[in-house]
Order: sequence, then structure tokens, then C-alpha cells
Amino acid sequence: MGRPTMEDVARHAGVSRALVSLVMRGSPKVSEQRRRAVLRAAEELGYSPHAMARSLASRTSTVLGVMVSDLHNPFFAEIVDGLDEVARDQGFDLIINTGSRSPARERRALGSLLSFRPAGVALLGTVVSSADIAAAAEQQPVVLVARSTRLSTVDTVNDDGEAGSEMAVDHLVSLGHKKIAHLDGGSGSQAALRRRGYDRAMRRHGLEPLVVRSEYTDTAGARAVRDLLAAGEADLPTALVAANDYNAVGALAALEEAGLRVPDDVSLVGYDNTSLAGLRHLSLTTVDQPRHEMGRLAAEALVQRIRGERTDPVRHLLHPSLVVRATTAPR
Amino acid sequence: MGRPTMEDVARHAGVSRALVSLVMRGSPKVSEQRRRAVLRAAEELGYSPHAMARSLASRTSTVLGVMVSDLHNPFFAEIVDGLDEVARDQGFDLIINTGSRSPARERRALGSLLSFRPAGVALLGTVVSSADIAAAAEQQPVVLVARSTRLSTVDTVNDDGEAGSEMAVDHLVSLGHKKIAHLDGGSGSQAALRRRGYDRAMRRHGLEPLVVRSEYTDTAGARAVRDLLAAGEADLPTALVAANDYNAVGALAALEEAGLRVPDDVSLVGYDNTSLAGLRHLSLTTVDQPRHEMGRLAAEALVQRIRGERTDPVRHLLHPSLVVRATTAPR
DNA sequence: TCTAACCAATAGAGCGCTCTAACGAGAACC
DNA sequence: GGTTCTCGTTAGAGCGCTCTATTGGTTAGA
Repeated sequence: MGRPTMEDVARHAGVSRALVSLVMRGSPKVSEQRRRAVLRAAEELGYSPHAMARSLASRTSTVLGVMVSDLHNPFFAEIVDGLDEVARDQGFDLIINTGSRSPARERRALGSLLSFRPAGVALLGTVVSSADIAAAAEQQPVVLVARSTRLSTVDTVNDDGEAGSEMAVDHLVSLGHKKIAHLDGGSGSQAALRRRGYDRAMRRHGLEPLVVRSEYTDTAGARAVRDLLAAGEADLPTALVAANDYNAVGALAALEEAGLRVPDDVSLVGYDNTSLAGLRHLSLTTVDQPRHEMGRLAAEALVQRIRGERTDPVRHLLHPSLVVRATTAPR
Repeated sequence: MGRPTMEDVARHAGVSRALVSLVMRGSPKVSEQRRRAVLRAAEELGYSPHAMARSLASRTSTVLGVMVSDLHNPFFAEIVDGLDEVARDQGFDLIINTGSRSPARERRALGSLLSFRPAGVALLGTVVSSADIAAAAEQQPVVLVARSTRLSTVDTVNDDGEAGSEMAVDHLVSLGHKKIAHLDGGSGSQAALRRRGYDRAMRRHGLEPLVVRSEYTDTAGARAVRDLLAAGEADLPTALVAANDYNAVGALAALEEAGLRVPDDVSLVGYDNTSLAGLRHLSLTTVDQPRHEMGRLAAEALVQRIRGERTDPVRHLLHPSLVVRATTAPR
């Protein structure tokens, strides 16, 4: 028999379909008596409104589409938390999609998100092409998190990766380190910014930058350290600024493998403050991004645009903060 | 002007709306000439079908609803990967929702998922009440992952937690350990099973079980170990079977804190083989659940029911496997 | 008493699509 | 030449809702 529809409820309650619609939407222009009758009928039939039909008829959507580049990275989970909080608060539902870090596949995933005609779209650390983003932004508000853009039609929420790296360097310098290397994040999102921050801080302190090509994974971090060790045995860095936490964990392993103790022989700083870094066994000094806040801001940016309260793009640049744990020590 | 509709495309191509519909669905009963004309028109107008309208009209859904209890746990990410793979393959889209581990909130989240009238629903490690699940299962197929149930209307996909624990114990016994304690997962999902497997294996080997109450977190693991150390200094276990990987990481930290080396003084086994365990710095011996496969099976179970190929419930019980790394050694 | 003003309630069109039934045109059959 | 088939195409109803306009009934205002 399928699920009951509004029509069924109306018949059961002896009223019109329109009246049921009003009750379901909590309209004040319904008499108490009828309202109760309708609610009882709905209850008895086990009725609940059909979100798609509603959205089709009202030409509005209560859905925010979220595309996450990589569900495996707990970094995004907290951003989603923040998004979720605001969305729920403002009466929106989240539908999440995953992109798998390939532009082609993310393009498809974005298409399927858009086919639901969401009220707004949040892209978390995705790698879809700028053109695809621009096209999407013509249909509904789009906010980019952990990714920057030149597009003037989309909002962005990022942490100040440059400042974050600078903080890491400043911390190490204040501990007396002079030879500080950076394991960079290659082509990963925000990697260039972090590298630039590192560079700038080093020069500011009158120190020579040393960037080792790496990536956002632990294996890459380990490899980078081994390269470093193989290259210049004589004059090794006494401190490392890693691309992110995963990278730092790999570096840590490779250092210990080589008989170097952290932080006694080498100090190490990560980036992101993922749950990983907080594990007591690792206790990684790292740079924290206010992820929850970033999620909140992203949702708010969307809601503002959806409500038509703003048309100018907004560029949130959040302040990272240093979390000092056990992998850094005085020279 | 809003997005173009099928009507617009039809007018632009000089055909009927129905013909456009046929083309969009890839029907073979359309002449090559018209097909091209329609596709060109669609392209020119930037048309793409409206998933909700389609689903409303066809009275079918191509959406699988997924509720994840906790996005922070990377354990679920791989299950989603498996789900995603099969879903994409079979022409379904995933919409993901998060539950936040509170029955009340998960109930709401489930409701909002269902309001999209998905073709099927997968619940990953959720804590919604059995009654809510039963109600949902009346509307469309439901599959439970990492959670068991007595309901005969839903499918389940689980690993054999009992067997997994037994494997851990067997491994330790084969290394010569006799005093093996279990840090249990409290009321967490599947914890009872793992505890039972531990118990059984110990008795099978003629050894005395020793269960320490704990939970699925690293802080709980650390606390459990400290309790253990405080209690029986004289006669400490030489090996530990932890509730899961997170718990094991906490235990590891507490052990090292107390000056005990792993695996030289104490051997340690985790559970889940999360990415955590694989980190070279931890290199945790652990029990692997075939998560990707679990996701695949869950999706397949849904698809089978959706297609009406099966009505009897299916109970997948997957074989875990032991991954030996560096935290276990001969006594 | 009549009209204006309100109120709860409803009829009916329409959102963007699918689907059934029917259409016309040509081919195939006897 | 008429019938039947086939095939590409279309009209039109309808999916479950919302929304605009309208109804009839009551109350207030003059």
C-alpha cells in the first residue's frame, strides 16, 4: 500500500489536503481543533512528509550539500560537526558525499549532489576544477573550506597556513634551534601557504630555509627524513616542521629507526592537531586549526547567501594556534 | 531565470518533453538524429535532470541513506568506501548523515534520512532503538553494520568478534604467554562478543581469564593499565588483549610511562586495524576486520532487497584476521 | 442593514519529471 | 488494397506536495 500521503491524512481527518499541509508546516492559521484532528490522523496512519515532494512544490530546498574530499581524514569530521550544528539550528539537512581526491570522480560526485538541488554547497578540501566550482556557484551558494580560490562568486574558510607555519618556526627558534627543515606537502591543499610561512619566518630570523619535498602521508614523511639523513650526515637539522600530522608521524618513525630520539636529538612539529597528535603515545607538538569553528563559519556563509543577506564574497582566514606537547624541546 | 527544465530543452530541440525524458534515461527507442538534437540542446542550456522530480515521478529512488554513528572514527570511512563502490556501480547515490551516538539525536537524523524516501538504509554502528529500526524497516530495506539485532526484517553485516578475540589469544599463547588480560570495551558495540571470545579461548587453553573493565578510548585504555599496575604488582600479565586500537594506544602509553617496554616486557594486541595501528611509529599487532568488504556486502544486501531478489534476512559474519606487527613478542 | 474586514478552510494549478496509452507513418504480409 | 506490425514520437495524467486565489462564515464599523 505504500506510505500514506497527505491526501490520506486529509481524508482520515475529514479535512482538505491544504489544511494538512498547513498543519505540517506549523502554520498559525489553523484552529486548535482541526490541528489536533490532523495530528491525530497523521499519527494513526504513521504519516511523515515527503521531503522531495515538498521541496519540488515549494521550489525551495532545506538541504545543504557537503562534499568531503576524504572521509578517512578525521580533520574533516570536525568540520562536518561544525557545519552540522549550524545547519540543524537553521533548519537545514546535510547530505554528504565523498569525492575520493580525483578531479574526475569529484566532478561526478558534485554533479550528483547538485542533482538534488541543494540550497547551498560546501566543498571540504576538494580538488574539483575551478571551472566546475564556478559553474556550480551559478546555481546556488558555494563555500570552499581548506581551499582557496580566485573566484569572486564563492566564499572561503581557511586557516592562515602561513601564520601557522610561522608559529611553528618561532616556537622552535625560541627553543634555540637554528637548523630547521620543512617537510612540505607537495601539491596538497594549503601546502604552498605553509611552505611560504616557513620560508618567511626563517628569513625573518636570519636562518637558512631547507625544504624537503614530501606529501601529506606518513610514508612520505618517513621517506623525506631518510632522504635527509642520507644526504647530509654531518650537518643534520635539529628540528623539523612537518607538512601535517600524518607526515610528522612518519617522520617520527624514521627518526627513531635511525636511532635519533625525539625530542632529545630532534624536535618535531606537525600540523592540524588531529586526534592522532593528541594520542598520549605520540604527544605531538602541532598547529591547531579551529576546525569546528571553520565548519560553523562555512555553514553561516551559506545560510547568509541563501537568505539573500549578502552577495559579496567573504574570505574567512582563521588564526591557527600552537599546541605544545612532547615532541619539541630546547636545543 | 532558474535552471532550465526538461520543457526548456524540449522546446529548444523542437521535440516533446517525453522524448527528452527518454534521451535522458538512455532509452534505445530514440532515433540517433533526435538523440543528438536533444543532447545538444541540453548541453547548450546547461541542463541536468532534477533528481527529486525524477524520483517523485517514477516512484522510485536511486538513493541509499547511510547513517554513520561517528564520522571521527576512521573505521567507518572504509565501510563507506565499500558501500560507495557498490552503490555507484549499481546506479545508486549515497546520502550520508551523522548520528552523534545519542539515541534521541540519531532518531531525528534517521527521520530526516527517511524523509528523502531512500531506496534503502544502512546504519553503521548506530545506537538507535530497536523499535525505530523496526519501524524504518517497514518502509524500505535496512542493513545494520557493526551491530547485531534480533529483528528478522533487517540484514546485518558484522565481523566475528568472538573469533577475532580468540585469534588474538591464540597468537599470544603460541608466543608462550600464560597470563593474558583483556581490557574490555564496556557497553560499546560488539564489546560483549570480543569479551566472550577472549574468555572462551583462555579456558580452551586452560588459562585463567582476567578482564579489566575499560572502554573504546585511549584514555580508558591508559586508565585500565594503571589500575592493573596498581592492583597486582607482583603478578602482572605478560600480555594484553585490548578492546580496540584506540584503547590499545592508551594502554601502550601507560605501559611505557610505567617503564615497561612493549613488546619486551608486555605484549599488546589491538582490534580493528585502523590506520592508527598501521602507523610505523605504533606498529600495533591487531585484529583486522575486512571493512571494505563489509561495506560492499551491506550495499549488496540492500540492492538485493530493493530489486526484490531476496526477502529472507541475511546475516553476514565475516572472518577477522590477525595482523602481526611489532607489539607482540615471545615471552 | 449593508459593507468591509477578517478568519479558517479549500479548490485547483503547478513544481519537474515519468509512464501509459495512443498516435501516425512506414514496412510486411496475404 | 486492406490488415497487421513495428517503431519513433507525443499527449496527458499524475507523483506528493505548496501556494495563490477564493470561498463562505463571522464580526466589526458606519
